[in-house]
Amino acid sequence: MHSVLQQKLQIHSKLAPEDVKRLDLLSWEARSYGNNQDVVRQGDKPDVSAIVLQGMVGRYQSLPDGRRQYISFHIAGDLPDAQSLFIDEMDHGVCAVGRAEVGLIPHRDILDLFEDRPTVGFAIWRETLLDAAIFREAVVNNSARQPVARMAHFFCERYYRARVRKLAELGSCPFPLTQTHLAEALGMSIVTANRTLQKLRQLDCVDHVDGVLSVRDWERLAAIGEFNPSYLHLRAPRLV
Amino acid sequence: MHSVLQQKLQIHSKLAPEDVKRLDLLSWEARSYGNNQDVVRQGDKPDVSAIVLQGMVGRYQSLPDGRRQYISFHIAGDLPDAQSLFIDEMDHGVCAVGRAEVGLIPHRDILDLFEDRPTVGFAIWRETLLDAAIFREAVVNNSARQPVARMAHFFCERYYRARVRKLAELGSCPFPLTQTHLAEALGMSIVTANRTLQKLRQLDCVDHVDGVLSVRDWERLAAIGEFNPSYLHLRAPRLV
DNA sequence: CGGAATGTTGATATGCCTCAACTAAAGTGG
DNA sequence: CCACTTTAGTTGAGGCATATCAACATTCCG
Repeated sequence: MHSVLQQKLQIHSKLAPEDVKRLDLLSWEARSYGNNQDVVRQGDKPDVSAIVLQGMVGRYQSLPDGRRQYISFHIAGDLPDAQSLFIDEMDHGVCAVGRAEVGLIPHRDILDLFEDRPTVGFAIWRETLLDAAIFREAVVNNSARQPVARMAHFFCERYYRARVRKLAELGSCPFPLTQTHLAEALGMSIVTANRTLQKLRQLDCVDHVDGVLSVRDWERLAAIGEFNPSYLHLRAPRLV
Repeated sequence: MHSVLQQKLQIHSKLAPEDVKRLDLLSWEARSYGNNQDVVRQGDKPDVSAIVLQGMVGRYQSLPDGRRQYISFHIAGDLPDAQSLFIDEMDHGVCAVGRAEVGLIPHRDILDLFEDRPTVGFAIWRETLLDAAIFREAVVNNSARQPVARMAHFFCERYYRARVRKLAELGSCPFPLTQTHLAEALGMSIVTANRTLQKLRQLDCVDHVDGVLSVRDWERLAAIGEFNPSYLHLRAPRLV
């Protein structure tokens, strides 16, 4: 079923049965992407929006010297480029992190749905606003926190979001990043990312090996990362 | 007249005469704020949204140790807390930067307008998406650029946005920040902010004194800041 | 007039980046 | 199947840049 999208929206928005029905009628073209493969490129003017079906995708910007800055990561149910519904040109790229499966939904179909069912439009609007809240937090995290706290906060957010979406068992979740990804997301060098991760290991609160994030001591991790989940505006069922 | 809002939206969205008419019928309560005074606080659950009428407001987050991280700054016509239309609780604060005048519009009135005139809803949605694009760029800027480039980019954005909105004469615009604001926006210490500004002065491309940003050499400034305005999705009339 | 806020400068230390080397694992092709 | 390459993770060394601390000048404001 197509239920992944309506499940996602119902986490934060109340939908009428008719809304759900119409959502489930939305059709998409499913595509598979290999690690690091682009779903959309900076400068593209897509007429479809992507929904993550499996795996993880990342939004990033390429810098003049060839480096890359990751902006956010997305899991099944997320709409990593919903903004392209109303903003013509992509100001960043979206790529697969590990293997990922993505559905491409024509803008036309979504916009038509908004016309018939404004509530669905509001739900997706809310979705994009939650996205923006995550960006704001990333500004704060990458600007104001030291490496150890910064990485801890990053892991907290990831685990929390996976728990909300029931994509994580208790204490661990898939997180198919390399340490290079980590560094490029957190604005630190690879070496620092590596040593920061080692510090977190020694503090015995978290680990990240082979694409799996293991939370050993949630309370301590959240304290180190100064993590307050209120900006996510979503309640996680249980964390420890 | 209330035209400040419809002028703003028409920069990026096509509105029908009826849309404009209804927008101009929106009424707000105007309020004045002194420097640093809060318009909305983190944790608030406002039932109004703010529109900047005069001066500048900033969005910020308070950190556990008392420091502050600014996330963005807004000028006349901006809606610095439009997200509160669909997200109950404020995950950040909004405060005046210098003296500012703000209009408070009841959510109810805006939502009613969306129902009658969906196009207006889409225009404000687009507005919030442009906001998000600015956050993304801030993530990149504060994470990946060295102090000199970072501050240059910040000044570029500010000048560009002021020019788009015709709130800046050629070569300078009001920017009522202190160096402390600068530091807290760019994620650097006050001392570094001061010395970075001095470097930019010596490069003879920009200055910031007494709340006025003076662009002496736009091309050089944009080159130093690696500034590419495409993420703003708005064309500035003339910069030099 | 006095006190607070703002901008500026110097000195010091440390933490992060860069460079470099190496291991282990995974993927590739002959 | 094994040699070879590539990618990922790890460690050490060294230098520089940024944070911190401290002091002072200037302006603003009450």
